[in-house]
Amino acid sequence: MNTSKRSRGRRGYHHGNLSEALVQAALDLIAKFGPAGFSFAEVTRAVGVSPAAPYRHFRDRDALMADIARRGFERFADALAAAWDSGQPEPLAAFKAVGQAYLAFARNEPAYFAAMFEARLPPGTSRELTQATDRAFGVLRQACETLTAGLPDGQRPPALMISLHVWAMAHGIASLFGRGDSARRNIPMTPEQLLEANMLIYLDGLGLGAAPNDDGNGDSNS
Amino acid sequence: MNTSKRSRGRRGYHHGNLSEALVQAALDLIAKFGPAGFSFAEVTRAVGVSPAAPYRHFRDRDALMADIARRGFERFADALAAAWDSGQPEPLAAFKAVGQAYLAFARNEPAYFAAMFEARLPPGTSRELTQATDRAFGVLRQACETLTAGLPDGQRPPALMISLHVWAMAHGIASLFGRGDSARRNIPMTPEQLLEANMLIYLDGLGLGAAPNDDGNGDSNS
DNA sequence: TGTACATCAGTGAACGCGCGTTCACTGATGTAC
DNA sequence: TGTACATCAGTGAACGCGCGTTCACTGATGTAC
Repeated sequence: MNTSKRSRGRRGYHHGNLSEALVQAALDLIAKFGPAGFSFAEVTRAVGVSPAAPYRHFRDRDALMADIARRGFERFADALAAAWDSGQPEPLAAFKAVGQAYLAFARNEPAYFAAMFEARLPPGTSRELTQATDRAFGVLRQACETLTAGLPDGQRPPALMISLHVWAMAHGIASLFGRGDSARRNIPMTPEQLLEANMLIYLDGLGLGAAPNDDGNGDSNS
Repeated sequence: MNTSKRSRGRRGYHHGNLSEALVQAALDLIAKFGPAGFSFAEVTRAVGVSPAAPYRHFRDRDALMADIARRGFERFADALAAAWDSGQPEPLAAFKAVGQAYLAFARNEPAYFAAMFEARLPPGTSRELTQATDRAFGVLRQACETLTAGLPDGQRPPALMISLHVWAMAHGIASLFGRGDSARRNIPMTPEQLLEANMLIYLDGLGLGAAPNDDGNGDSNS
């Protein structure tokens, strides 16, 4: 705060951690104006360096965008994995926690979320991005695998399909209802409640009935 | 095709149907480059009018965008209503048709879909837009209402919640897997199959069991 | 049927602006000896 | 411990460009009489 303008003097000629600072500034702008709403030039101004400086760290604007998406998926994968926690203490509860982690990420990291899903990065943008995406999906898939392991062979749908369903449900709710003020309609439930109920009904359909009187979905809060 | 350059002579000084032409040109650009990837100037070039011409029809770029989103939701509502067809000939089949119509719209009208859901238009942009959105959702909700009418009172969740779930499932699948080449992973099912299965499992969970041997989901295609 | 006139819809030139990117440069840092 | 030098990371001025928007204008259309 005391080193306002240009913040020279903080470190002099060399910034020291410029690429990190550029990413943070870009995230701020994306959070405010969406993935299309940040410019390379604006980012340099926010950080207080010359407009040519970023080119030492990123080939161009798109490379910065892709790196942000990659970082987003890394964090996302970490968050989902932490929620799953190898299915501890109990697979069903852990599974629900994964869903809630999905929503929490969309809400708390809107800039990453937008960079990951709304930046329209061409499919094969970078190997690192693809790998990070796969890792995040892998957590979901592993959770579905574990959760359905107990079902009798005859009526156990492929875990791949189930994980795609779960991804779609969580993503749909996060996209439509889960961000700050986007599409805030008159809905008498939180996104979290909505997803919880959606998952319960879906799992019921799979034959993973979750003892409906287990959770307070009765009249305890009416 | 014969009136290339500027297409003057087609109608001379007055275009006759400019606002329509502007919308179409914008849709083409949105389909190619996303909602952020079209400029007012580029649209006028595509249509062959001066850069000042659009201002007779749209207050500014955002007004054009909002009008496109509104048109999109009108068509969307029409498509869903046509698929539902008042639940004829049979509610469950009609309901599935609504889901398929959702995917078909996302695939066949990617520009409208993007304008509707990815343009980041501020919530209260226009009353017409809000009304069109509500009409589309109303179709979904009515379908859910009809479909669940037969459930015993005790185990019938609110139709509002169910319609939100259905919207989220369809929207999640459409967003993640349903557009041309976006996020095309190695998935051994079409979005349509994925949604069909998702709906069946979900409806099963609701107690609307759909006689699983009704449709060819067994080994007939293995 | 013909003329005068109001209104409408598009013109084209101009504006100021912010953008991405390049270039030769230079200050700071780290390393060899 | 001190000096020479290579490398690294940021400078700042400049470029050409496309953008959104404005303005006074003018050609075409429709209507009153």
